[in-house]
Amino acid sequence: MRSGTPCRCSFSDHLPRSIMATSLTGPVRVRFPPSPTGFLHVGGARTAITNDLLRHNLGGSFILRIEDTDRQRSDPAMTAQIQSALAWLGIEPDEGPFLQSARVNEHRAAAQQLLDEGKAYHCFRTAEEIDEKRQEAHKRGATSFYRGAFPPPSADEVERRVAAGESYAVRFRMPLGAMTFQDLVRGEVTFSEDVLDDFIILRSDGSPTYHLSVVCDDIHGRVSHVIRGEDHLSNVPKHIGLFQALGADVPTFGHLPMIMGPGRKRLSKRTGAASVEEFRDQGILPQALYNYLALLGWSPGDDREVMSRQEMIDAFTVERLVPSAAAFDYDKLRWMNAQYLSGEPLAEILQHLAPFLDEVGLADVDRERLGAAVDLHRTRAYNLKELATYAVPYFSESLEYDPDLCKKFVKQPDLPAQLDRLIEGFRSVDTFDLEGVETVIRGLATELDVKAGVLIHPTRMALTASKAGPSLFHLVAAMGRDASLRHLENFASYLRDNPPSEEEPATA
RNA sequence: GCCCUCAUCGUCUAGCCAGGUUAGGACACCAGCCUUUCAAGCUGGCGACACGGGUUCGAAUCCCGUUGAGGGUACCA
Repeated sequence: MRSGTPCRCSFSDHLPRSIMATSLTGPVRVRFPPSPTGFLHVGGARTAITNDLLRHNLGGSFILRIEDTDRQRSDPAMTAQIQSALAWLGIEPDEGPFLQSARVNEHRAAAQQLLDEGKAYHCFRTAEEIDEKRQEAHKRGATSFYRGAFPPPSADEVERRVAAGESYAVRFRMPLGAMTFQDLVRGEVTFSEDVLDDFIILRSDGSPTYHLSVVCDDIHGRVSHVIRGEDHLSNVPKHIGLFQALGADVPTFGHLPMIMGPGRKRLSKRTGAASVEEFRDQGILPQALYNYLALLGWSPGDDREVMSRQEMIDAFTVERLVPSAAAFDYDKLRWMNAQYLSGEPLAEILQHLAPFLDEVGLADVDRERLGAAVDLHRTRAYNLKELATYAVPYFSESLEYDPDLCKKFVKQPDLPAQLDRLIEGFRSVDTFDLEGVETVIRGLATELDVKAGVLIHPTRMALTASKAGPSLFHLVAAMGRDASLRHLENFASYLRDNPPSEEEPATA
């Protein structure tokens, strides 16, 4: 399918109106309109990513619009929050952010225009009488009811009641006939006439409703593609009605499935993390999150999974968008993050690692040694938080040894003396590099007539307070002579302070 | 209730539109290799066409139905 641009729609009142992309001219313009009511949710992020991919693949513009018409729930601080989340993901809007609230006058004017043209009418009905009819309709199994139950007031009545100061809402006169349109991810979708109804576009307090505002702003922004969540699918007839009534081209629609949590539950903080910010704070790389989210509901068609931004852009097509809802898989994101952690340029990793180094007190340490340490540990870290902690022993004065992990070393009475010999060796070796270090350790092992492992394992424990980690020779070389000696000495005295006890009681 | 949408391994997906595959890949899980440990990496294993009808020589693929799931049904967005 071609990804078209705005389309002119034609319809008759009797036949189903078929809304198709008929005009492929005009620039591609997409938009992302979050509400500033909270952090950027992964569902929103996926929508933004899909729009981002589409605009770059087709060469168009990305408009950021803040849907802040719900004053109660909107918080200006969240706008900045969302912007920074998008920037972190590497999504740069070409235009905006525009505040929807800035254009309420235009929205009202549009409502007035529709009123003047007879495409909308005054609604004086009370919530109670509308509710009553709604219940009735519900019982009958009907969805729409308003249009049938309440004929629009006459011009005289309107004049009289408005003059009397009665408040009213403005209701859009939904065109008759079924509504059929082409959705980029779902194909042809039809809503029959009897589920379509007249709806409010201006509240009795004069504020525009969501439907009016989006359509006005999409027209104003000359939006060509409306790519959004499936929760908006059933709004399409309303929006198409409005686009047409306002004399505008109808954009091409595409509705992305919702993202589910593990176990098909709703995705929430409880199930792990739900906002971009949370993932960032957990030490997920933006490249990894972008890549993972892009693949949640889209695939390039071949077996590629770890893809650069450019590769994704080049491979992107709307026809490969998946129509079924996906469950978020934290394990796979974790794996993806590990892929980026070991694959990205070291400088890139270091840059994103900075805030996490800060947290563990390594804000201003020697860059070179830090780089060596990070490079050595990156293949075994799943997130930046973890990676930062791996760097700690390289700079700390002393380490805390877990008695549980050290049990087996404590049981070796010769060990402290052996470590002393190793310390000597490290002290006197000319070049403290990979080769020099290995020579010392292996040489000493031969001298002592023990396997190299007898020295290697306690040394790893001494230097990192951990029983597992990178190749020891690399570890020692990266850590450098000073820190290595310091930890070795500390560990030797730790062992001497905790001599092997005579058969400890079984209960501890 | 009514409307819309969706349905392949536990999860993400390829294959479907243009019926014929040992139904492919990835995560997770298991085993082996590698190895000074742990990862990584490599090799292998496990594991799916929701169900029922039709059409057809032949159906994951086309049609109908059922079931299940998600969304909507506002003077919320």
